[in-house]
Amino acid sequence: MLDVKLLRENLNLVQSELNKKGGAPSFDRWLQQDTRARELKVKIEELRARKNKASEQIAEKKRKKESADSILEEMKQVAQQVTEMQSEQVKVQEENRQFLLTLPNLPHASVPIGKTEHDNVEIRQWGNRPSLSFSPKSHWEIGERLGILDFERAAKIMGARFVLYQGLGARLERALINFMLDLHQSKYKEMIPPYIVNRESMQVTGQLPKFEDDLFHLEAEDAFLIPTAEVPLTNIHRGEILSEEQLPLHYMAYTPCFRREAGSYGKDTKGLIRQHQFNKVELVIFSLPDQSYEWLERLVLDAEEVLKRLNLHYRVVSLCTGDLGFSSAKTYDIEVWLPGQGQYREVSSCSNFETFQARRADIRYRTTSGKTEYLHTLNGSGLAIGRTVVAILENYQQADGSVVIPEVLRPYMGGVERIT
RNA sequence: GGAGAGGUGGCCGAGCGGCUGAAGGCAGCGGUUUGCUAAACCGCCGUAGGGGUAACACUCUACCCAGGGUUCAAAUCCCUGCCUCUCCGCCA
Repeated sequence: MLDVKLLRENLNLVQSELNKKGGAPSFDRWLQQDTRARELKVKIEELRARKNKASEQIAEKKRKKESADSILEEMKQVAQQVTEMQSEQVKVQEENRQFLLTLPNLPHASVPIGKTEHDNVEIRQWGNRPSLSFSPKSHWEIGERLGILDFERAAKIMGARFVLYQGLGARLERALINFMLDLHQSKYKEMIPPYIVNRESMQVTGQLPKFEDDLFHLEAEDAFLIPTAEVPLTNIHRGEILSEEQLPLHYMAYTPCFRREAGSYGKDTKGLIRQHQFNKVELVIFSLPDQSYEWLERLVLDAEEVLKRLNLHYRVVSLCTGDLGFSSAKTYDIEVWLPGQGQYREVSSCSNFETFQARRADIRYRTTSGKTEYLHTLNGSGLAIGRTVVAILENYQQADGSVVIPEVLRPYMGGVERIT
């Protein structure tokens, strides 16, 4: 949620920033309603002050056993007025809140201006593409041939965009989860949160109210399967006031993630790239405002470290204004090289949300001088597991069709060096 | 799933429909006393929003789990939801 004061005092700035991100709505109605809401507030408070005074007088008279009928009569009318004004106030406030919830975050000054992913800016690269003496196969060909990925049977069990990991495939997935959690262990506190969350939690991180179609919904409970661990992790401190000394807080969690992928029919229909259910290790940071951009840089490095240890070539890009997510002020994507596809694919997305989520969640901290301020939230994948499996299969494939296991993973796979 | 109890300030814990933003205690802060510590004593001690001020002071409004309702007036009465606890049943 954006700062209402900023909207009131510098609407032009907000509009031009939103235009960078892809368009600003009309604020006419909101401005009108916001003014009305404030008028009503003042009037209601005045009437209430009168009511409270009168109440004391009535109590006084009753104690003295005097008649209070005249005041009582007047107060009945005042009470009536207050009730009417309040019902209008509630309506107006709710409408304004709903409008504010649909506004995306503003981009940070350092974010490159652009419209689509083609305008994203590469920040750096690491490592080299593997030199293969044969024409590389896609991970689904490799996986099916080795009997470690079974898309057909997963489709029988549930449908398209699901996979059944088998044998060493399942073991590789589990090895990666443990490897990543162990790698981040010294900096991030490990959590196992609920994988099902309520509406309020989804609203905080920005999935609701605008993107309900992307979520799996449980009708009976009016709850949702999490699309990322960001949701439960960020909501840990919802409604809390932390102390300045507690910050920053670093959390991580491995969770499955569930996404409807509505609107991406026909995209990446084959393989592990775009699944309805996938595994991910997520990193979340709660930071003091003036330190959050330093933490964003470190967060990206923490995610990159995974790929370095796996010796996988990747690049880091800074998303342009048009490609930024709804809640994000700045995002770096880490894209790993996939020989089988001949392209880079995102395995991690690291974002600073500044106060956007903290406002929705009402997460604040008390400064040493006693003031309460909104803190900044950040998160990043560290990493998406399924896509990392893709990268390993495609980068470590051999001419004979086998796949070599990266050295750092072998202890996690009972010493297995190669899948044949 | 069935039966019952309860949710009050950082914590414990009182609370009659009006004099309760809320007794009392603990913790915390300031001070007196003190060789130091401890103890004792005195004072202060919730949050948010508005007005006001150079800044204080001061003042108004809201908040006793959340949302509705009754009433001139609700922490207190009624309804719904959420959460916690106890007992029974079921169960990984």
